[in-house]
Amino acid sequence: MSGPSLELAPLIVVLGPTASGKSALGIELARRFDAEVVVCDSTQVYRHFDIGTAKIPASEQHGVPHHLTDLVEPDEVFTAGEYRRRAIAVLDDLKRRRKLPVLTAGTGLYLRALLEGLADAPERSEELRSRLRAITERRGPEYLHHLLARIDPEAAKKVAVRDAQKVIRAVEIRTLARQTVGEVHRSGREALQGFRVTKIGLLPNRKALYAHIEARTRDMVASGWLAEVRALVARGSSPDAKPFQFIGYRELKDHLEGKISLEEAVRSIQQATRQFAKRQITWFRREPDVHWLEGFGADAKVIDRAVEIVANGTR
RNA sequence: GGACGGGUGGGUGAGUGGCUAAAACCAGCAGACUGUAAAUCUGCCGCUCCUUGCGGGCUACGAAGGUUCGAAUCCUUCCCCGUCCA
Repeated sequence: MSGPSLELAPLIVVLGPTASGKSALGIELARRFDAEVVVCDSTQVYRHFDIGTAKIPASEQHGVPHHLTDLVEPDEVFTAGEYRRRAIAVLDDLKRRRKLPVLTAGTGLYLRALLEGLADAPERSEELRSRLRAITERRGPEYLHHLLARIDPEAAKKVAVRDAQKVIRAVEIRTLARQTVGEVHRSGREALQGFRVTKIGLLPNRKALYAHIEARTRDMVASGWLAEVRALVARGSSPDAKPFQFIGYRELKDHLEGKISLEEAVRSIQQATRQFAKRQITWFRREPDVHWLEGFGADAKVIDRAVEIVANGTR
């Protein structure tokens, strides 16, 4: 097997916290380099959840194709592994068509799953999980952690006792794989093949970012977010479907149910978004080989600098 | 004017004589995170000093006095706030 597909193709990654201007920069770069945007965002994969997930409407895409949004219905469960598979397919297609991919990444786990791969661990098993969740509810998270300590002490040491979500996943891996989590992880992960990655990180000044988050939240509400949520509820998707837990959707749903005022909802959305941005920053700080740019993706200076970096990366 | 109830750290709010720099929760800050990740979890969170120790000093529970070996907790006066009666 040989051929052009084995050559390394450039891949541009634009990463950063929410509201840092990844989409704007992505589109700008795509226009200048004849590229297409590949979204790496765990919320934009859900159809019908548009305004609050900050999807770029077609009218603002400037003709740049956007991939990996609107993949599943609200009731479906989507995972990092699924993202990885779909992203690889899209990237291979772009490579074949000799288009430059510009990946706009807000979900650190999905980005890492794509670039570094995931261990060959078992996928979620809803039956096992519901049993484990029942145990946790009945006997407390400590109980399941004790169980994990017995069947996989190494994994137990790495997971906080009260982190039920991660304890459940560890037990799930250990049970289904019939190996310890450590063994599964040490068996290696398959990194993305065939691309030369250039990463650009957006890191606006914290205060400015927070101010932008607050303004953007108000804009989203002003442009019909509440009506979108009302329509989603009316369409009858299960109210505990995953996307209703996304920041904003849960608060606006509470408001529609009369639990909180719109003003309270907006304030708590802004707060949750700031906290989320901080977590993203913490995650991305550990991302290797990032060209960090201090500012928003829409800033002219940032764009100029990014263009230089991309030009170097695609040379 | 009278009768009660209450004033606690950025917020809510426990605490009725020592175990209290003061529970818990929130906010804030920092961090972790290989299949729910916009999720989940962890640490710190009055000021200050150093030989970083279950270390020392200082300040702190509306204000000022007092009782006590010891007070956020008891007493007195005063100042606020809420409810009710006039």
